[in-house]
Amino acid sequence: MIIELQRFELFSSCSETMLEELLSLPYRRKEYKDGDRVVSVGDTCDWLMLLAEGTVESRMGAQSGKEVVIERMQAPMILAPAFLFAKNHTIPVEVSMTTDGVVWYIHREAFFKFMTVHPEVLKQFLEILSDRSHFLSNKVRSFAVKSLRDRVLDYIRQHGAITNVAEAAEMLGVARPSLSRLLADLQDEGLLERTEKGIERRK
Amino acid sequence: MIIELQRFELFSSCSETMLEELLSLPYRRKEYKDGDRVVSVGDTCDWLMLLAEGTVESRMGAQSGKEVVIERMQAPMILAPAFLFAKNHTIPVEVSMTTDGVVWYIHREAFFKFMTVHPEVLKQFLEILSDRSHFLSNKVRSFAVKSLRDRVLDYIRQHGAITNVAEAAEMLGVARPSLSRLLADLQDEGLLERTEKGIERRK
DNA sequence: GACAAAGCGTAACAATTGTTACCTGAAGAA
DNA sequence: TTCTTCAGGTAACAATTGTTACGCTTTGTC
Repeated sequence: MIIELQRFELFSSCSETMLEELLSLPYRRKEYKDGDRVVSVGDTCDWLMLLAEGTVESRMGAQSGKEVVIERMQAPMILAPAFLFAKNHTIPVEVSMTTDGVVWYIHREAFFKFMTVHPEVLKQFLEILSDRSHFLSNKVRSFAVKSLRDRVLDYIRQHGAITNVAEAAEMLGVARPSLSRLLADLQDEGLLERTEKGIERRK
Repeated sequence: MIIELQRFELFSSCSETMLEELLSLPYRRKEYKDGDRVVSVGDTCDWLMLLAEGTVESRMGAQSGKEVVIERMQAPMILAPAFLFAKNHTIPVEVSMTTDGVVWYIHREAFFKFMTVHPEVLKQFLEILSDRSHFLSNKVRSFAVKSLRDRVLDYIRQHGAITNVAEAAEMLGVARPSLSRLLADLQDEGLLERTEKGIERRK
């Protein structure tokens, strides 16, 4: 159990003794199956959630029915760290397992006290929170000011190639046929090419 | 000076003695004129920035030239709190004064030590960081999954009315004529009406 | 009053993206 | 093999938004 925790960046500075101390505080451990929903929109967030095994996907939706995949993540990873200490503890995204997995829950107040006693952990946590803001800022820029073309090129830069058009379309926030059409155009223009890996940049 | 600081939620729990202690650490104070740029994209962020007087506007842009106003804020307000402790201290937005104003700078490490000694301040700061993530998540949802119609209605809900179409268009991320046209449609449909305050929800 | 500048409406047309529907080919399953 | 399912290409058309350009009204200045 301790070994599982040490794999988290958040606890990278922690000795075994410290982690034993942490686990003397209220915590839980839960197993999930592929497809299970871990967090629903509107859930309150009173526990630090540590994804110790498996992969998840987080989505945002609107009344219209349109949905976008914000992120696909794999363990070890903290889930929704940014909502643990917010005034309104409510989570604005839906998180579901995309494989079987395990999540640890550590109670907010317990974790807060642990941080006040261990500044290195606090620093890590602040860093993680801040990185989340960077991540979200980038998302805002993508969707608010970038053209779909640029988003597609960014996506390929980050992922190496598009191996599954439907999945990419979900992250890019467009309909699959629209992405398909644009990919064809970009190939015609010589910016992209189809290889064994999928569709990637033309060197 | 101390009185100026006490107006910040971040320091609401602090006694005068505590704030004197904070000001014994490295800090600076700078005055700005209307239109001055406080932060440019790519600036590194090593200081906690406290907007003590005035109003600012933050913008995001892309190579294409398209720009969006992310937020308009007034003192007292912490500027870019989310980038102070990030791995990459680089700020992804541009912040400019929209009136004359004053900004205080408190050095990161000094502030960090201050927080470790005063858990109430730490809690406030975590809350502020988390609220920023909420704010950004909402922006992502707005731009990624909501229709312009819904964004306009949200905007009016939040601001009461549209008093300046060009300014609203900058926040909504659309061209002014497009917004103008949509507002006309929404008035035809009876959802909005024009009053002395501007364009607002009907009854 | 004459003039310039802001702020806004609007029209015509272009570009982008959504929708729907259908087709094809590959991979498995029976 | 034959059938089914899945991933994806594509075409036709609709809806949304951008672009450009022009005109009108108000305001302030001289």
